[in-house]
Amino acid sequence: MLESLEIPPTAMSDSATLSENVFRRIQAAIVGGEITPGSKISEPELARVYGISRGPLREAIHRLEGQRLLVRIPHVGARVVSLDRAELIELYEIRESLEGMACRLAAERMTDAQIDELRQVLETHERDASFQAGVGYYQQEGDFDFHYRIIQGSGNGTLTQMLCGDLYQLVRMYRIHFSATPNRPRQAFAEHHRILDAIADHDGELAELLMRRHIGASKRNIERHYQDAPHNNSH
Amino acid sequence: MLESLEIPPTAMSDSATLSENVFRRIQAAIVGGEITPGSKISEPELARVYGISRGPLREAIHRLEGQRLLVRIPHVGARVVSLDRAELIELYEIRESLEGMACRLAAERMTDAQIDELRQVLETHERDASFQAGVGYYQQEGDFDFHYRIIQGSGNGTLTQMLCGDLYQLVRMYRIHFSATPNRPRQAFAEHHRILDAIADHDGELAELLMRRHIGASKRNIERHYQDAPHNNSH
DNA sequence: CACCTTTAATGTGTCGACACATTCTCGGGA
DNA sequence: TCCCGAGAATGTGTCGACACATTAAAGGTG
Repeated sequence: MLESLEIPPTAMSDSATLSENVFRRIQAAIVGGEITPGSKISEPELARVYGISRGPLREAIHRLEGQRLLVRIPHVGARVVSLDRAELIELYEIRESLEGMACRLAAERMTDAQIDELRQVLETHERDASFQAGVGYYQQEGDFDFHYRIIQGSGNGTLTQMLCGDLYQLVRMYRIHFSATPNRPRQAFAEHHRILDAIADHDGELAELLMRRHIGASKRNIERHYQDAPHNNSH
Repeated sequence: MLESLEIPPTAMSDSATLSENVFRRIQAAIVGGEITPGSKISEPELARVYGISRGPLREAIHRLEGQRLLVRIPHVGARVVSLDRAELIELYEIRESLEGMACRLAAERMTDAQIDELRQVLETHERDASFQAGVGYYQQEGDFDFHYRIIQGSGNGTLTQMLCGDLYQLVRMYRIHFSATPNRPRQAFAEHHRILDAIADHDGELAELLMRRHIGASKRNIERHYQDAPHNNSH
């Protein structure tokens, strides 16, 4: 599936340690779908592909396991995660609770400058997506992601670490896999706008309610997706 | 601080891999306070103390970092976590949200048999603590912990993994550190009983509310503790 | 022909050693 | 005396190799 990408000699995200680099590259490969969910990971093969030893690769694998992108079994090996319907729903219920709380805190604490930036993020998305006519929205990463910004605006560092550091990539992975869901983006836009308004009014209670509904709607969208096309849980 | 515990040759928690063993032992040492919060971790020293190579030790350290019991800085090393007041409050706010949700789910889903077991846990605690006259409650671990059981009763595997797998030990560590707080245990008992009743009635809404209040009360207790004895954040 | 046993192949777990970065220590200068 | 820089010491990052467990393949048996 992969073959000798060795070192993209230019513009490789230099971060001092090999472990960190491989970690990011494998993470991107999983989230981007280049490695099939459920497929097994071979340490010697990956070490060869990325041109490094098994030591740092192992650390990267462990960090990926911590982010729930890999599932490891002792003496057997690691597989790329493949959430079934129930697990995905669980994940969204947790997001409902946690991001709802984050949104409340953000509404109470975000400065006007931060809110302006958040509005810009939303407008940028709107312009892009209007070009793409509704499909493929939502691929943004990090600072360009609406949810990401709100979480950071909560001011709760521990929460930010959990949502933006650990679970974020997993959520993003399934966002990308389900990106072909039609119609939903337009509705999501409207919901995002209402959330933004509530934050701008510093109305924490409303902001939390709207965020919970927003994620709940996404959850129902996932459920619909699964009952239309039955699950392909390879193993 | 530590010296040549080598191998407690009998009754050592055999779990196939060295990495797993060292992981648990260091975890217990941190949670139990045998290693001072904020102190630096030396890989060669720990490797010598536990009689293993740096390889598996390194994996254990990474897993501990994932559990937020260690904080690592590249090229510098790892330190035992030392939460300041603000971070502890953040942690309790997250617990409010997540365990509140878990408690609602548990009330909706737990079977009568599970509820009976939960009641037994509570009664066991009550008997023990009545002997100890209110101090040192709360040291129970795993299945013997009231909160732990409720989380598992939620039926949400992902949530259980997050709360019981990752954050649990961190919470337990500070429970133990603050175990000398007087009077609180008795109040906690009463709150636990009310939560149990709500679960027994399968009243999810009430159960969530009570759990949130319960954790909120613990949070205020922590705040009081900090303003009485100002923080000892070494480094 | 199917199933179990044995054997080979692959892969994970662990180790010891070396290169480089960081930190500590010591000596010189203002 | 205090600050700064050079060198030593410690520690982390990385590597290659070996032992053992697991898995796959081959062969024998009912």
